[in-house]
Amino acid sequence: MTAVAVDVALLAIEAGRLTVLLVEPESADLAGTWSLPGRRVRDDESLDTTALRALRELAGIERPTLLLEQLRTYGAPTRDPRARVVSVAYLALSGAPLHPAPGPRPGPRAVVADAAEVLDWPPARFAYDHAAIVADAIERVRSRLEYTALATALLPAPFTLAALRGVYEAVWGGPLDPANFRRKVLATPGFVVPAPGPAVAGPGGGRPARRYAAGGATRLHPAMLRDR
Amino acid sequence: MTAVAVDVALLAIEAGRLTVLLVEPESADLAGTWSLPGRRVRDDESLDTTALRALRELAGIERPTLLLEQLRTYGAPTRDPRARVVSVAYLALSGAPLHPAPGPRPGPRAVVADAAEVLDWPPARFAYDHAAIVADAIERVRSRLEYTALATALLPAPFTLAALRGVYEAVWGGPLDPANFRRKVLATPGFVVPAPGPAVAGPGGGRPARRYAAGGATRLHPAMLRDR
DNA sequence: TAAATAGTGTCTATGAGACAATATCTC
DNA sequence: GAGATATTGTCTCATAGACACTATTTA
Repeated sequence: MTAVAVDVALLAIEAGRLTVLLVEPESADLAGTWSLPGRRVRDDESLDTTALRALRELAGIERPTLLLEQLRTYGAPTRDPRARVVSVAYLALSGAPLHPAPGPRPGPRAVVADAAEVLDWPPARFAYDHAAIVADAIERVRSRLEYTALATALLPAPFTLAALRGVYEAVWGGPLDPANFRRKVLATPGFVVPAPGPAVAGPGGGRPARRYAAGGATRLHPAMLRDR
Repeated sequence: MTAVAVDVALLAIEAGRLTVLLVEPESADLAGTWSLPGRRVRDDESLDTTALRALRELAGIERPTLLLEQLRTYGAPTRDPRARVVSVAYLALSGAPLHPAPGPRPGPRAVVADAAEVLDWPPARFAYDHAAIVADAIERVRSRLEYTALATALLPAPFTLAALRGVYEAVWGGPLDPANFRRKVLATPGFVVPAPGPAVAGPGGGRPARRYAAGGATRLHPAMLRDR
């Protein structure tokens, strides 16, 4: 009988790097691999609810995410060798750095891995087809940064444009020109608004930076396009 | 027990309009509504295979589509009032006009509806949540035309740029400037290549148009962006 | 000939990127 | 003052859209 599950790729930004939460599979014959937190869908549960429950039960995250959206559904007949499981993959994004603490009850071990490194892992280091799900999730969040104001939600207000640029650099994995980044952000209506209060310099000196808060916009026009 | 199904939105271009295939639901208590062709996923079947089978069994389409891709998965607990069914929605695109002929065996009635009109229908005219799936599918094919060379696959080669423009106008639902369209297409490497043979005028006269065939490209750089 | 359609030329606006120059902080 | 970072200015290039204009057919 075909079962339905939800697997969640939970991403966050930590120390200027994009990270992903991985857990040990519960099945003993998958020891040595890593997987995403996942749960079977209960009969009275929506798919989103299952995703939140997986994060709560397996990652100890209570009210997690700035973003929770479906990626796609994986249904190859043999993706789980033990039984037929169709899995709906989700992307979740946390506003705070992740702690590999699996909740109150003793649970499987969890790690927080660097997203760029994980993309280079051989697929066999993951359980099931979770290598593909992780790659999907990373690509999706990179794309979301282009077209939405999601990055402002990842920062505590007020923030500097350098901090906002740091989010883009962490997710996209490369440096951006500060001058051009600034001009693009300020030219996009509703992306950021100036915050009151004085400008503050960073720890290493330099001219103090003005502070901004999230503007009202959700979709960005024009978009913050990556180089192709 | 939760069941898994696949529903397919099959689109085509007919007489300059984007169309979608709808069938009568098999369940008697849904009489008076329209639905998308859908089937339960068999235990040994991939999701793509189920989608193709649904088209074959309910729409009489044997080797259908230029495009078959997943849209998203619908799993609200009460989306089917009779039982819990999680449905993986697919978009399919046919290169030939659709015929509302439900295959060799007697099956439910089918219609070919205009996509733009269907978007204005009240959701209750559809069974289940299929109004949302249809809207998803139309938006997806509009987007695919921006970033891929899909439109050339919809036309028999050789074709004129006016015919190619007709595909874009049908899917996007508005007129495009012939001069600017031409320049954009020819400036996109690999989109089209000149076809041998003479230029031919249309039925209503006018300067004969040169003919082109599909270039090798799949992804378009730069993309054919819609007005926002 | 008129109408229709194909194709070319040109002008303007916008956005992205490179990079120089200036401002103001920490050490 | 030296170094670091923020901010502004300027230049170039690519693309999109509006629209005038020319070319070649059918009726």
